[in-house]
Amino acid sequence: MMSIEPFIKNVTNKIQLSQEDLDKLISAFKEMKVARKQLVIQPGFVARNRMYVLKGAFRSYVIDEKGNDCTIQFAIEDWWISDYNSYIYQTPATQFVVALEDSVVMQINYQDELALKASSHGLETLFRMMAEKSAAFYARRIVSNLTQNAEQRYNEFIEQYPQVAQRLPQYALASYLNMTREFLSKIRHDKVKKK
Amino acid sequence: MMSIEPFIKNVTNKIQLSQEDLDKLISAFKEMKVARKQLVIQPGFVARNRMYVLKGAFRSYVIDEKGNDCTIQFAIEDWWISDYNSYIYQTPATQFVVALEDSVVMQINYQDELALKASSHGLETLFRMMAEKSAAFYARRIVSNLTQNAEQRYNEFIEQYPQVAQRLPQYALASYLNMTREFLSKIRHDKVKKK
DNA sequence: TGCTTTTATTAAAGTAGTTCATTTTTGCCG
DNA sequence: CGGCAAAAATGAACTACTTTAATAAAAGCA
Repeated sequence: MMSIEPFIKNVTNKIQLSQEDLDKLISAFKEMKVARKQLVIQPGFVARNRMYVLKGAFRSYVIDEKGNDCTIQFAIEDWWISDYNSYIYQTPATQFVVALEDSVVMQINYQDELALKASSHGLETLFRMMAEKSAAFYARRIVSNLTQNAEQRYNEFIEQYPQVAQRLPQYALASYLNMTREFLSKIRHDKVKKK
Repeated sequence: MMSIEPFIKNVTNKIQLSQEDLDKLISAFKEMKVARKQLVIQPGFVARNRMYVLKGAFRSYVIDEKGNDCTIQFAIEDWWISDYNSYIYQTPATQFVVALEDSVVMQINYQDELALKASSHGLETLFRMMAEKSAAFYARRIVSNLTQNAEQRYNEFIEQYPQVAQRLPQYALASYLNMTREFLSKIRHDKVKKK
């Protein structure tokens, strides 16, 4: 068993829960090991779980009609991941979620989450804050995509998430930033030359 | 005064509130008229309010460093609008929100919303569901931007929001779809010819 | 440790979408 | 209703990014 301290910090940084609520929350989450390359969510199957990453790294992506691999999201330690639409609305997933490394997650299933939210105002608040944070994060990404070119998006990512960037295959970062792996390679090459 | 029936429906379709909660909610919102071209949120000022559109149409946008006008969101009747990051975190806005037509909104300010959420589990649930819906909506837009080309994004919008598309200036729709007004014009031209 | 597969680099040719400049159409306000 | 400013259309030149293809480097695993 891993230490779940980071998980508790993640929660208590958002809101101060009663001991009872915290205990309920913790016991609703199950620890799970995930091997590298293992899928935890697949298109066509409802995303039953929301996952908190204790250790490792994940990537969610879709395959578009031309067969391109498009990265939706990354998650390393202390991040949350699922297929948002599939989980929230309990509809078939459209995304893959795959482990990039051997990982350990804490996961909760939708029914248990519903019960937690219904049972306690404080836990409802916690999930409200998590949803707001997700929405705000996605909104910033949309603005970034509308206002910046490929090189600027790359620079922004490197600056904001240097530790994430280092652990990712470059093709995954390229597809997250909405460009080809070849073009990202060129951007990096040009950047070295400028120095 | 306009009928606030649509507002009540919007809320009660999400969750069944007690009469007391519903009354509290309604009295926290203020009706406001907004003239065409009037700004309700501006960069540099904290977005104090979250708005529900009773009548009219709004657009939120930013100006990027090249001076391009980039549309973040539209809102017509029965939609919500604000600068999401600015409102949720009460930080200076980066977006403009402007009325495209003479409009009427119901607005709540951040402090009152906080008080509502704190005072009632049911109201907390309501705002949690709104945040989840926003996040899910943004997530779909990100996927759409990653996986579709300009023409596909246009077709998708027309299909999903035909009534919205008709009320918007075309340059605003173009900038929402991440393309130039000229290119949108070409797409529409080509589409007519195909028939 | 070496072999195989995956990932990254490079460069040339191609294209989706932009830019710029002009003309036409629309719709708002007096 | 008529005049004017804003919006839409058009087309030609341009460019940011993609595609294709071939090579090099790195990483996983037997």
